[in-house]
Amino acid sequence: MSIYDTLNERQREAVFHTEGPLLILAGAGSGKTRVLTHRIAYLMEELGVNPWNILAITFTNKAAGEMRERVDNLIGFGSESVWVSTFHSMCVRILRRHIDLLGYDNSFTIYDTEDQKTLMKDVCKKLNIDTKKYNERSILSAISTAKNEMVTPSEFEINVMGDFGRQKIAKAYWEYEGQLKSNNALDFDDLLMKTVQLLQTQPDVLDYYQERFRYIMVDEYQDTNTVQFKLVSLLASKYHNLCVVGDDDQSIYKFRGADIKNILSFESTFSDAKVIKLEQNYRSTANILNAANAVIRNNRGRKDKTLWTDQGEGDLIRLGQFDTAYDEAEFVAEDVERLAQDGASYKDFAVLYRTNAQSRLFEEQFVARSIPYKIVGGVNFYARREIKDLLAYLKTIDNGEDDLAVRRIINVPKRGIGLTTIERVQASATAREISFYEALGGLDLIPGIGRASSKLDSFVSMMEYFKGRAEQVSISDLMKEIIEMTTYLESLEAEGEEEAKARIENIEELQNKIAAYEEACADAGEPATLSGFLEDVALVADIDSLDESQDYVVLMTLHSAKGLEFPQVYLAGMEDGLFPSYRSTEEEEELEEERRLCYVGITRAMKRLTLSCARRRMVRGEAQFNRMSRFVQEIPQELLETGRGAGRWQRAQKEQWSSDTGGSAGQGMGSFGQDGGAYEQGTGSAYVRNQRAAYRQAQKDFHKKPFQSAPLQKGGQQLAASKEKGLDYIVGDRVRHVKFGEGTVKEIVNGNRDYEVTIEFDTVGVRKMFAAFAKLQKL
DNA sequence: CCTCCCAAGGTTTTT
DNA sequence: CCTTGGGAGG
Repeated sequence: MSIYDTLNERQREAVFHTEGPLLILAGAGSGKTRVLTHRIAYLMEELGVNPWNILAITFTNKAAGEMRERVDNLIGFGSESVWVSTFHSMCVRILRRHIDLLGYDNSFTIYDTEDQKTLMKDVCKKLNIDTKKYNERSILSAISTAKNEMVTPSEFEINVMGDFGRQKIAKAYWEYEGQLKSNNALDFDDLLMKTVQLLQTQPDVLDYYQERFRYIMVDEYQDTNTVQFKLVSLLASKYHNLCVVGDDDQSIYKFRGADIKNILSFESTFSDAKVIKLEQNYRSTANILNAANAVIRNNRGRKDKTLWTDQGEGDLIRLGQFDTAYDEAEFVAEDVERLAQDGASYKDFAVLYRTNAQSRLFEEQFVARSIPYKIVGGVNFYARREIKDLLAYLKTIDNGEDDLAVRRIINVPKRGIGLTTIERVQASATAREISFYEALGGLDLIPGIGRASSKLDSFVSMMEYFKGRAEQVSISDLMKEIIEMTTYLESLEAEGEEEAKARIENIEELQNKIAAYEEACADAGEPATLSGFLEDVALVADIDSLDESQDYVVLMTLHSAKGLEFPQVYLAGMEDGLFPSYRSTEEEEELEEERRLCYVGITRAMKRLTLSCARRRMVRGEAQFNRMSRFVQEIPQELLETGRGAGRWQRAQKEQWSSDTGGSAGQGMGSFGQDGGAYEQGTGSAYVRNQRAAYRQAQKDFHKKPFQSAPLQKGGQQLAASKEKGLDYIVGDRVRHVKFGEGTVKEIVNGNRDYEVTIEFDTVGVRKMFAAFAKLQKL
């Protein structure tokens, strides 16, 4: 019995069709990952293809890792030599080798969204662009669109002749590109565009990669954009062994430039393409699948296909309309709690929503009930201030031309270097066409720098020291030295205890991540480099942090949920205006994208699906009254269960037209059978208000905790405990410090927030530190 | 040069 | 509602 016997006939056909272009139209849950992994296995094991001649492009790093693992499980060898990666990381790998051919330095840095914004601000300032009229965000998004279409600044300029507003954007695009280049930096879109430019202009490089990637597979093909399409086409144009897998019904990234035409016209683009449809769903019950089919059927212009399953009907889909979003969250949390008590695992549950902002209410409820949970997305770990600060040190060490990074840290922690000084240095650097950091080397050339020069000097010599160290020690050790020499932790103290504590834990987490990176490199037998770590960091997706082995409820946006599955799924906020978003109800095309998103959401569910919505919801501080999502009404009634009896749905439908319940607390439909009445508490009662205040407080405390939702923690309670503990050592005692070793306590000053302790260490001499940070151990 | 306070604006979705 | 940025005062 071979590994291919477990596949169905269609799947097997897809696996065995290895030569020439192949389009696999794979419906949700139809086993496309199985097909891809088996296909890789088949190529290697049966056809003797070298693993390094295979390229598989996935949507996230997480998917890439999983794919590798599954290939290894199938054939037990060689998967590490297969290139499995995302578009972006593949491009970085190529560019690191060859970008010098385009006039960049190979140690370029990657700018994230925040960096882009900072840069664009400078650009607008320089060009006197009124950001009230053209804000940075919209300029950047225009540039991003251009880059996704591979439109260069000069082409852009030509295209917008006669349009005053867009001419401004063209100017900004020019300047922005120039600054990126002089900072030796690339933004996300550049990674793709520059790679294509490289392949288009360097025939030998193109040929090298064409030879290298004889078999190319692209997952989630429906979400590729023009530049990605171009990239794949270039690579595949020699051997034509291009296999793309996708589902036009799951195309949800139009806003990011994804072009659904890439999949719809695959057959005409690649004339000898074979098309295989996978329509048998192995994931969901028939009821769930039928609901999904019913919804997506309302879209026009899709490839015709209908998912089917041989599983039973399963449970009905539950639908609940609540008075407020608060009640909705409460219901979901209680439902999870109850099912968990009945023996379900937390990791069986996912709460999906349209916008990240909706996560808060759920978080409050989960915290209050001590239900372990994990929020995917929202504020990225690497976007946190303390993390960006420390990374900016690494970036500066790695690439001195990155002015943004240098300017970020030159006065962090505070060194008394002010804005005026920074601007003077910048002006001098710009005038002399050198980098900011370079300008710091010739301070006597800068007029008016005066007293600041000694401070600048010591900053430079510190950075030079770090650069030297970077050659000698590991990244972990370098990071440790940076934190110590800059006294970064101590400087956080100024912000208040809880805040600082959370930040310090984040920093510890960063150090863990560095260690993990080094370990991964060691395992792979590659050197751990600063650039390598920084690019890993730049290219992580929120979803990459999801760990299926951990037992927590997962909360995330519908977008993040793509590709995942859960036994129990809650689709929250099923309200017109929220989902579909009010911004997309005007145009049919946009509405269809929202509908696809809904389809993605429904098809995440394996066993049971719960839809919920609220009549009233606070959005940006004001109450919004929404009726039930039109998508809900596209689901046949007989598939739905709405609390008490079938007639209930109609009532819900009626109610939605006159649903300004205001504070009068008409009761929600929040109960499904068994424990009816549990949610009928009026929303206006003092009890509920107090509860709400308590949750809010708990949530606030919680946010002072580290970046992650820290799944197994029990809410905010234990947070306040650590204050005012006092010290267990006195002047004259011998103590031990993690880093500095043993020493004698010389002085303890009782500051208003913390004790400031002076210690004479045996090896490193006298140091002052805050007790809470130093974690000194009495000997 | 730094810190504190108030006003304004922002939320779709993300590599 | 919550965050960010600008301006005034120390």
